[in-house]
Amino acid sequence: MTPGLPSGTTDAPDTPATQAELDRMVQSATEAATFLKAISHEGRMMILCHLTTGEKSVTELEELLSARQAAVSQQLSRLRAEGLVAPRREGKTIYYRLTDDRAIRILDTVHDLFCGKR
Amino acid sequence: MTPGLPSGTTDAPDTPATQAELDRMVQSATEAATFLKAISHEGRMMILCHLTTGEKSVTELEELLSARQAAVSQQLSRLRAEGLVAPRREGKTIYYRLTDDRAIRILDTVHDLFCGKR
DNA sequence: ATGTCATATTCAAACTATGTTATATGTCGC
DNA sequence: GCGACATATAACATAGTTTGAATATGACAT
Repeated sequence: MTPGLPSGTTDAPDTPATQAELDRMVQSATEAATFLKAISHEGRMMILCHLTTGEKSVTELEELLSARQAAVSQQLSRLRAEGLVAPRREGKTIYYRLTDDRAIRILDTVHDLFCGKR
Repeated sequence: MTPGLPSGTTDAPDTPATQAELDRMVQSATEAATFLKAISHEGRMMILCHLTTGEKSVTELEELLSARQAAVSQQLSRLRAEGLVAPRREGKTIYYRLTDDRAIRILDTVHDLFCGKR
């Protein structure tokens, strides 16, 4: 077992890590992980992808994903909660759009990595 | 309007989706989601981040994460299973390194998004 | 062989996420 | 108001993930 945190940690080749830096890192890692979790789901990923080409109504998404109403609605609700999408009402139907630039950036990278391959 | 997207079937505003395309999309989304899930965890994210600056032994990682041996080892085992890292034995100690370019790319983007902010 | 260090694995408990069904809300037209 | 439609939420069961404790393995020195 590691005896607490011996300040005498003789650092290795490239371990610039001061405790303060490590703390900030944990912070960022937690944030990033939470964020990525929101995206790491087949259905939500598909929704986000479809939204990159413009607003879609819930019904449209249901069809695009071949998923049930409640499921899609819940997925949207999660994405909304994380601030990744926002709704706009127009009569009975509700249109969703992407609202987070970070999501767009990641999606872009992901698209590059998993959809352009070959 | 209709934000640029290649193929244009002559139907609705932006529903380029043929069934075949949707199928490929589900495929990619599933792959990508699986991949991202492996990364979407505070501990694993930290490990990957630390590895971007070079190989680290398990013990080093334990210290860097202030986490227990078994926990770190399990996180590594998950990352190994997904092919994101690989071990190299040197006597009693085992050094891990990043092995997946896609992971590196995503990490890079994530770093940009969550660690550069001010 | 034995002891010890570094790491991995197993297993069960605790927790988290998901889909489903049923029900609720909000909007429209009559 | 009522009925129909679009969407949201609740409640639940199921499935999957994470953790801790204990135990196992592998390498090295004696």
